[in-house]
Amino acid sequence: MMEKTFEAAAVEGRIAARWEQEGAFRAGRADRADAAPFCIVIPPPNVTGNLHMGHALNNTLQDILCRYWRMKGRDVLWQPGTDHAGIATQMVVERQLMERQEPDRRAMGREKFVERVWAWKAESGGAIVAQLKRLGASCDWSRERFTLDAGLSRAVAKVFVQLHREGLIYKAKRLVNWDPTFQTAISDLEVVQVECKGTFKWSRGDGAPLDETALGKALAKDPNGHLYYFDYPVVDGRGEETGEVLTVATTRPETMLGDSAVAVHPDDPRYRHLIGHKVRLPLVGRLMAVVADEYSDPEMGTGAVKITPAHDFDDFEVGRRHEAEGARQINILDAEANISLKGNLAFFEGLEAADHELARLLASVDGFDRFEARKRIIVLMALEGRLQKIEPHQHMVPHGDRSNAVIEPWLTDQWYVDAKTLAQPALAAVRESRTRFVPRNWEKTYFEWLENIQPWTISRQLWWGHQIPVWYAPWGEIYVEETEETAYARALADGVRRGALSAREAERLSAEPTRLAATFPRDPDVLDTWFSSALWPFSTLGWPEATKELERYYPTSVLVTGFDIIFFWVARMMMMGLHFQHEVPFRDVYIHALVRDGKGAKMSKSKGNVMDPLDIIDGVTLDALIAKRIESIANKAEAAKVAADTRREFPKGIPALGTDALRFFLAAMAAQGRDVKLSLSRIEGYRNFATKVWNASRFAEMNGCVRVVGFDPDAVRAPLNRWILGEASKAVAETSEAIEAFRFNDAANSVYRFVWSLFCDWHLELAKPVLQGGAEGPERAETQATIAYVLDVVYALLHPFMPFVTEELWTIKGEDGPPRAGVLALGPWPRADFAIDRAAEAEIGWIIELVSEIRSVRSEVGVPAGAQLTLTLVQASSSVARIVEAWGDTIKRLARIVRLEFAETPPAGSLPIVVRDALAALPLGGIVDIEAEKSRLDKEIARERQEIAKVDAKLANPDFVARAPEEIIAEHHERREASLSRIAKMEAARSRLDQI
RNA sequence: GGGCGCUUAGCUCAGCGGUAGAGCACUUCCUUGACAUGGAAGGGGUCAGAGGUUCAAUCCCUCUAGCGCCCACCA
Repeated sequence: MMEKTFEAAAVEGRIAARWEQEGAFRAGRADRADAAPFCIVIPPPNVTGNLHMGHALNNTLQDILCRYWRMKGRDVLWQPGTDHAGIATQMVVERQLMERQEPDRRAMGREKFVERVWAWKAESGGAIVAQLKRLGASCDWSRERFTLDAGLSRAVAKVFVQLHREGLIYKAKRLVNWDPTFQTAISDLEVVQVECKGTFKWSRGDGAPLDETALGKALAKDPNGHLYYFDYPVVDGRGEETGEVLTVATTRPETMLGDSAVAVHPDDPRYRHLIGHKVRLPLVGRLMAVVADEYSDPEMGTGAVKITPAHDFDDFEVGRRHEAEGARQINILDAEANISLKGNLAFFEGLEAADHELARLLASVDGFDRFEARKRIIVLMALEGRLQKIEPHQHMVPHGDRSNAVIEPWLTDQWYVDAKTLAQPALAAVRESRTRFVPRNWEKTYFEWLENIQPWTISRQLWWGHQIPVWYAPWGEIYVEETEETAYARALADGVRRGALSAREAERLSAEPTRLAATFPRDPDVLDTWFSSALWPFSTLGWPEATKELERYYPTSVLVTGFDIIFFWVARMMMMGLHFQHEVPFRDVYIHALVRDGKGAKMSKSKGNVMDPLDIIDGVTLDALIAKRIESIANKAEAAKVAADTRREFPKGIPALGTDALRFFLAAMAAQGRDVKLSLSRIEGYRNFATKVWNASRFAEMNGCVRVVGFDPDAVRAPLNRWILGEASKAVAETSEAIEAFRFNDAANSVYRFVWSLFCDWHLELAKPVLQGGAEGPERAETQATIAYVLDVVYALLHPFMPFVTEELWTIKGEDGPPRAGVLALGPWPRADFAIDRAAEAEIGWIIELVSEIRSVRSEVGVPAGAQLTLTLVQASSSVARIVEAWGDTIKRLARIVRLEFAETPPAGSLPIVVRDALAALPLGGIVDIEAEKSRLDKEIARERQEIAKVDAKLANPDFVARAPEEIIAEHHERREASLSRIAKMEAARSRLDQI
């Protein structure tokens, strides 16, 4: 005897173990050797990661696809794995060192630190994988990969070396986005623009001196968001100030130390006379040219812009154009400090005014953080009388996406990928639809980015990651090799050939690893995490080995991911896949949206509105939920607010709703192009759906609905059974089609409707008299067998969405009837090819309408639920009579009728029931409120009349009749006739009521 | 400044050229032998606004308003 409800918590683990034991998710199963492959590579979550709603959505959708195709008989490989996530992971471990008050990574040294990270990974890096398993993700877990695995690392090295030899990877000294917190370069994509606007105001014209304390406070609050106007004095040919000043505006006063020119627009009448003249840089004293450059926008600031090539991307370009006029890169940054002159004036080398006074001034900004230096420069400028005014100014300030620190453009040596060259095949592949985006409109975003792509900065000044395979020799040569051994060998041989080393020296060196390493130091940088991710579709399949997996599963079938990583990941996989495999990495890219909180806000820890998928699955108490949410909120007032909001939103915490309900919710809400807003009530609704399926199965069990050997759905006779098999067929077709087109919500809804609204609400209800009416017979046996069969269809159809409850039910049902082996997860997918029996459809449809109509009349007119009613069929046609005879018991039971009669005229005082062409009557005389019935009829009649008016208006339109397709016109006529006949019947009844 | 998307029932969202749908919430009724995590019935929508195309527009086009996201180097 089955339990009354499905207990997800008790079952999920057991079911997962069965799949595992069965090897159900293994790719390349022997029984599928001849099957077509279907492959998805998982977007590898960070090893540091914790399952969030985005993962839940992403993996549910992938799992639906994998389970569907697996049931359809394909050889499915869902390739799992995790990403080493350079910055994120290094951060976690560094923080851990700090918390435990252990020496920091610098003190620890590179080797020990990296060891430490590996230890951390071994200990707690697998959490995310366990969490994915909880979701039911049917990955081939035996093939799990990690981006820093030996194999994948080899792939990375090989790719680096080859691209370098092809000139597609190079080292260059350029401005990069420097993250001062992590002390590393980052790529353009890791920079986010944040709008800043300050409030501080000051003007020299007011006469008040600059209040240093107020300035300090304002800057502490809003370090950015101000525009500062500086006066740069114009000098004549002899270096004498002419008395004229050129005013420049800047948001970054501290960079003025690195100014090397001022640019004005060539056509700007205000400044044309100054072009070619010089100005003196205050504080520093350096003379700089006023250059003409169209970059300068007369509308912006003062129209004259200071040029600081080493600290601004635009200025860098301007500097290049005007190098001859003295615009050069003057680096004021130091890698160790954010801004630091470190007491040496090396960078002023050759400058005109490096006198003692200057040294004193500069010493006052030396070694300070950028924002402190900024303040000091402002004050110095004010003291010199060169600060004209300060205004609040709204502008975008670049921040590191992980550190949230203000990014500093900084001139350094870094490694770059020539993305522009690699982008061309990636663009062509999508233009030619060799890879298609779903929804299609993301292609535009993809094109836009790739068409304007910049060189990709791939070196990171971190320790956790793939170290760049480049070795430097004392003679200036570099050796780019896949392994240390080959690099040293080549370096030594080359050294000998060049005469830099004697053969004997080379031999001695090669025997001493320490000296070797010291002589040919390896590039200390590691590669951007996304560099290895870009290889994921083929590195996980064994490349650079020519494995059979690579042969079989590449290109993969589809990639499922969020729009936020189209640039980071999708585009780069396209580039690398095409370059190294000469074939796209995936045929389709399905892009899904974001999961938001109930109000539509983006979930974030700092907002305290995140929802842990496992809390929905397993349930969580209010207190635990609050504790989790306020954990990372430092501000007490804010934490209290989050707690109060949470208490209001989830007064009782969250009940355990199970994985299946969460998954079904995510699928049902995954309409293309729209974000998913979390709705607990909706998830509860789907938990109820699982219960419904459970209870339908329980009903089957209680009514002897056991699977029958050799049950042939095509041989079924009873209209009721033929009807539901036809409907099942339609549902299977709809669901399959929707899944294959990535319309997950349509697929989910189609299953939902079939199971609940058709099978449970009608088929099982209509079958009750047969099952429970007492008479054994072929019809009962057939109905029992059909129900058992349809339930199997239901389990299969629903399995991709709700794998646990369906696998459990399938197993339970396997205990009776013909034995079956294996697991539901391996299929088969149900048939969708039963003939639709129109006659059965009409018959069942009529019964459904009749019962609904009777119920409706009863309810609206207020017939007491227990009233014993007779239904009279008026002038019944022979076919109506036959159907009514056949379904008498059912009608009685479902519509609560005690007697069925036939008559030529409706009994006095009866209420009409109009079903298609048939008229029935409920003789209610005394029991009913006549006035209520009159108004019900009036309402019905009015509704029909309105309908007719609409149809008539169309039919009266000659253009409509002339131009609309015939079947549309015919349909309108039919509708009109049907309405007229209903009106006639109801009006007749209405007039009879009037006589009472 | 470019690009993309959204605006449909109280809420959250489907639909998308030919009779407006779902879940939740709401109202009324029902503890009948699958299921109260249930059943039955019902109320509720000028499909943001204005034009246009069409025999026909919630759906296609244009504009307007509001909201959101992405990209962009503007002092």
